[in-house]
Amino acid sequence: MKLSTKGRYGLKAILDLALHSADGQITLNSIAERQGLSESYLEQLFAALKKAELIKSIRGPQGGYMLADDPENISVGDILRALEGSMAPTDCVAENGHHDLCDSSDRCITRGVWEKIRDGINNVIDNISLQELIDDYYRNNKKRAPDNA
Amino acid sequence: MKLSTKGRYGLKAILDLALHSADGQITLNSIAERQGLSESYLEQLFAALKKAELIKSIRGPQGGYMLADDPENISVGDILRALEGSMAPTDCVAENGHHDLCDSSDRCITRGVWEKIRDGINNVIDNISLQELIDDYYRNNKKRAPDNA
DNA sequence: CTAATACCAAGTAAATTACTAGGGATTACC
DNA sequence: GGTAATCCCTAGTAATTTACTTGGTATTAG
Repeated sequence: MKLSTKGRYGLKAILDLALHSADGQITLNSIAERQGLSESYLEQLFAALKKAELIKSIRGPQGGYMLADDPENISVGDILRALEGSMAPTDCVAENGHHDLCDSSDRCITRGVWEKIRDGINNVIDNISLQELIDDYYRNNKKRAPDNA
Repeated sequence: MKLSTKGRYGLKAILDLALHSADGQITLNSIAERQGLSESYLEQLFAALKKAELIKSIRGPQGGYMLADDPENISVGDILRALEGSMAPTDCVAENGHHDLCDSSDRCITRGVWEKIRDGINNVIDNISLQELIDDYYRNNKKRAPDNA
């Protein structure tokens, strides 16, 4: 029941993007360097974020990524689901369609538990916006200038 | 972010135990057959449940397992944590000790999110008792007799 | 034209999962 | 006291998943 590096790295990376993209697009390479992550691995994560329309990109020299919307309109839930697929604890209660019959064709006896866990998780992550993480960041790093963060 | 078969099979199995052990101990073999699970794999899961003192066992012929306490005193959280280790979404916020420095020695910027997810999950699973699952079961299976469940 | 960037697909090593195998220990029953 | 049913324990292993890397192509500013 652990998050994969997709969710962990991806949230860190998009937060880094949010903290640095006020003045326009920023490159994957700069995010990778600041966060100590592999650039080519981040490419895959950003492809998923872009597919979910959470970020936009500009190609060519001076190109880069930026948020597709204001940070208060992007939730941690949007981000994690884009990266992890679904945050449901079992496939049989995943939001995305194909949860073929849970068990031997009859309703799974523990299904209600998985649904409650899924809803509990979604309730948490859908109520944290990227803006809140930005605010938290500045609250915890008062002494550093934004461009140095 | 998916539960492993330990958690899924284990919860099913202990619920099966709870539903059938009113009259004393029942064998792993009978649980495995009813639930369509491997008996030898269940052995490992029951070893974990026993270590967590959620179940008791009697050895020898006519032996078997039974709950260590009344089902209203056993929570789904107790069961899942016994089986999965911790339900925290990352090691760095797991309840069990050793979460060595989250990141490059300074506080991880996304840690607050993982803590909230962890607390959200625990809040759900610690507030569902095995008794509630038993009640749910009978509510959904009114037509079947308890001994046939 | 060149170089910097995003974009894409496929391959791969390591780790984890989900078991199985092969026993041993205990004890009711005859 | 022998037998067989049961719990108990350790280690092995095949399959799957993860966490990347590799080796490109496409786009575009300068």
